[in-house]
Amino acid sequence: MSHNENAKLLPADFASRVILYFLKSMSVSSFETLWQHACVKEKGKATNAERASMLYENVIEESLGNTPEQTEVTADDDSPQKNKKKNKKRVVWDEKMKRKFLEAIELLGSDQAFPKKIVEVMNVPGLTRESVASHLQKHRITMKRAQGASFPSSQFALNFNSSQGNPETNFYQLGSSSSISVPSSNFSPLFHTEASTSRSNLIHEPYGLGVSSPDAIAIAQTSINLLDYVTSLPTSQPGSAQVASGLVPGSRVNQTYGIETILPRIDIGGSSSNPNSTYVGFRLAANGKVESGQTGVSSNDEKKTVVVNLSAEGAENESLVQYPSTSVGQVAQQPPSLPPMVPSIPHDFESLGADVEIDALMNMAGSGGIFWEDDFDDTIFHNSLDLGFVE
DNA sequence: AGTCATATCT
DNA sequence: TAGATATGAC
Repeated sequence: MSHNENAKLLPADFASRVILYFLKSMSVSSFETLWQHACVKEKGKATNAERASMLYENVIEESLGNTPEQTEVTADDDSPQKNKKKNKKRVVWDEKMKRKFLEAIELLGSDQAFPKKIVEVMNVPGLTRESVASHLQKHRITMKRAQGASFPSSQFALNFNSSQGNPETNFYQLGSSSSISVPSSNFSPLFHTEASTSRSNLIHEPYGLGVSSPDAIAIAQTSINLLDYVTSLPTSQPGSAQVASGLVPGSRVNQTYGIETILPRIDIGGSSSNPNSTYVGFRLAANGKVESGQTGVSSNDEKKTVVVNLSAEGAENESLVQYPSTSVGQVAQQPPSLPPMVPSIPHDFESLGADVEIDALMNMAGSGGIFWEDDFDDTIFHNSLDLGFVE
């Protein structure tokens, strides 16, 4: 995946090494192609090479062939300091400001805490009603989430508990970037989330075994069923920064608002420290929606995140879970080691088409929790049909 | 003026 | 890259 839409700037052996190429940012149709790729049936279909070629042509044409209307936006050096008079600075809500804000709300009462009044009570020079309104919006969202979190009422928690055993051990604690604590219990290997060490304020958060970019590329090159590959990975990787995880909700402490909920991500590839890597994946958002997206998209591109219109019934109330904080055994950090590529995995998924995999996804997320919107489902299905991936 | 969705910034 | 903040529509 690259920002570069000019084929001449790509490496000379590009065509011989790359099977799937996506232009950043990723279009919906490209995403659908990628999804199809993951849903390829291994049996009775085109060979890997044929399939790869098919996908390659499909995507490369779209990505390289048509140059989307060139962004002619940027040329605008029109006297930058002319109308700078009002020069509204971005408000930084530091601890002091937050405290004043919270005090104002407390004083006014939550039923009377409107932006205008809050501004008056806070008595901060230059603070605008708009800024307070924006902060109030965020505050309300945060409060709502914290309040909705109650263990173990959520569908996710129930599903997780029943399948994974003792909830007390079913999360990870990240003390610092040098160590990750993992429970010894088994986790569902259906999806693996990507480990991240960038959040220092974590209490516990579900972590998982990510598929690195090289692996993602390798997967594309061999046309291995992505789901098969992922399910073949070991469920834990002591010694690397990656540990296995299923769909495990967790939470962390936010300095201002207390506990906030973290839901797992289903990532494929990617590392912010590796400029050549990218991330394509799914994220189970706190609102219950499943989003797909990618990293590293420049601000001028069509948009950073492709949101797949999945939804969850009762997501507002059901998707938030709070787990008690518990420490579990530690695993020493060692140099990361990539999981082995498994060229052929005997697995039930070989008999599955896209529809069934979607069912599997639904089951993982909690019975009846997540479903595809019909139009997206249809789109995938028909595209898959056209390409001969499903019957 | 308040709220909301979303754009934009960090 | 996800969180913080700004913006504009209703």
